[in-house]
Amino acid sequence: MVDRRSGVPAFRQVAADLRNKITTGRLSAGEQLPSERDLVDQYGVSRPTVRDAVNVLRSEGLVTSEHGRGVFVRPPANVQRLARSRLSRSAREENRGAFLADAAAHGFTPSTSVKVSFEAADDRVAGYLAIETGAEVTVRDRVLRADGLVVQLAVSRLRREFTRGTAIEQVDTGPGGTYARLEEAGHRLASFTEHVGARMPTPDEASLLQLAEGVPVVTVTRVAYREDGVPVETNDMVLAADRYQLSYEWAAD
Amino acid sequence: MVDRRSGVPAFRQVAADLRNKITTGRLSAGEQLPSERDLVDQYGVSRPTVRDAVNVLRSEGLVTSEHGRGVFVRPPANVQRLARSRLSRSAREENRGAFLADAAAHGFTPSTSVKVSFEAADDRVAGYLAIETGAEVTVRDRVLRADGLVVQLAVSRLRREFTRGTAIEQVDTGPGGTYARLEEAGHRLASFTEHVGARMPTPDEASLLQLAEGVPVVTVTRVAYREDGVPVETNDMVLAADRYQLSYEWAAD
DNA sequence: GAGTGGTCTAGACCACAAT
DNA sequence: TTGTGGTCTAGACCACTCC
Repeated sequence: MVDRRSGVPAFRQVAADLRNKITTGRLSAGEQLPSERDLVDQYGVSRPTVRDAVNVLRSEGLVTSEHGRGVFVRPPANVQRLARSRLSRSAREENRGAFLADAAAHGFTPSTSVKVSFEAADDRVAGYLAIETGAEVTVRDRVLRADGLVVQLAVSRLRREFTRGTAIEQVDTGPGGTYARLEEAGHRLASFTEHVGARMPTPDEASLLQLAEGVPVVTVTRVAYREDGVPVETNDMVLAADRYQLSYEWAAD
Repeated sequence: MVDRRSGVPAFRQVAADLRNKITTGRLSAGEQLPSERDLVDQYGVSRPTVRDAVNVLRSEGLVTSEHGRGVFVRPPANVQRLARSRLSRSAREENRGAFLADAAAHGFTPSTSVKVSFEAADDRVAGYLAIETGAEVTVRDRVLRADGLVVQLAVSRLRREFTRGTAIEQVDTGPGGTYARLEEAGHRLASFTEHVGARMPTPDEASLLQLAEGVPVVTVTRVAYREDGVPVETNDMVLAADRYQLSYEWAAD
């Protein structure tokens, strides 16, 4: 039962009580919550109020509801670690990129769809690539799948002048991928920078990545630099935050 | 007006239409949406339905509502970059840690609250510190503020045997902070690893960090290693995803 | 005081899952 | 067929902001 004099909205009281039961384990992972009609009786509120409470928990990522079945406590995410700062030349030369290496290591079947196009750089891209806004860039838009499930979206952009006449402008870049073709063209890569953030997904991303409610995406913008410091590629990646963690390591000195 | 035969729920149609107006700029950043009663008339649906639509946009982080004023398009986040992989010894020796360096660089007034305690390591912490579950660890629980506003939560854990008799067990660790005291005690730091993820905040985190609806937190778990590979500290940090981006850089070889 | 969002009710009907 | 969540309505009253 809710306390009507406390000033705290009824749906928040219900949400807090259910959240408490989840975090203390009185409702354990995978377990079904009482039905909405039961909660109506238990707390003495109307069904819309119960639904508001459950919505709070859904957008916190604590529960998922399944139409016709019930509302369930979300099991803790099964998080996979991606070692990022090991994107070294030797590792790159052995395969077509980090994704295929992961596939080999974790035993899933990788597949990708690629769209290649050309566009004018907007301010953000121009800033990363140190070119003028409006300059032509080659865009490789990739959807990465593991065992058929979409696990990552990646949009790579390069100065058009660096890709003309190379396989980078083809759907299949060949062994070693984009970076190998860049180095063959004389753009020896010297360093990488990654900018990591997070936000809620767009509806498109949510459906592509099959995200549950209350699951953010991790965004990674990688920039690859040549030895003379000229940026040659920027890659915007989007990953499901409940499936991936990114790991970086470096020396103390 | 919504299409009642399309099969798409009315509140999703309204949400999609408003989202469209926002992303195409017909409703620009900071601009006020029509009032809920106006939207009721425009779309021919009831107010609860309009509210459901607005709720969708709120949990996507696209709009914020202000009681008594209206619903507004959220301006693009003002994202600050934190250079992570530059946590080198020389940088550390010049100040009390990365946070104070940022304060100096960006001109805000830093302040922190610290609680020191001791606890038994759970499985996760024991794994990071390579100790047995239940072993005693020193816990430094910090709230970091910039100009009085909470910007980061950080919980640092160290094997108790490494902190006994040092200022690490005091609220004020002195110049150079925890890492300086560790090195004085003979634990020369050799490398760092950071594991980066994201999730929706707990209600506590949301109120401490003053997060708007639909804003995730970025979680960073840093582990500091000694030259012999023994982990000496693990630090769990929580940051507002709409205010911070983490930057890592490394050489290609 | 007028307009805004915030909360809440008591229903109704639909869509889906399991039996 | 029964029970579940999903959608939707027509209202009511409250709390806050601004004039």
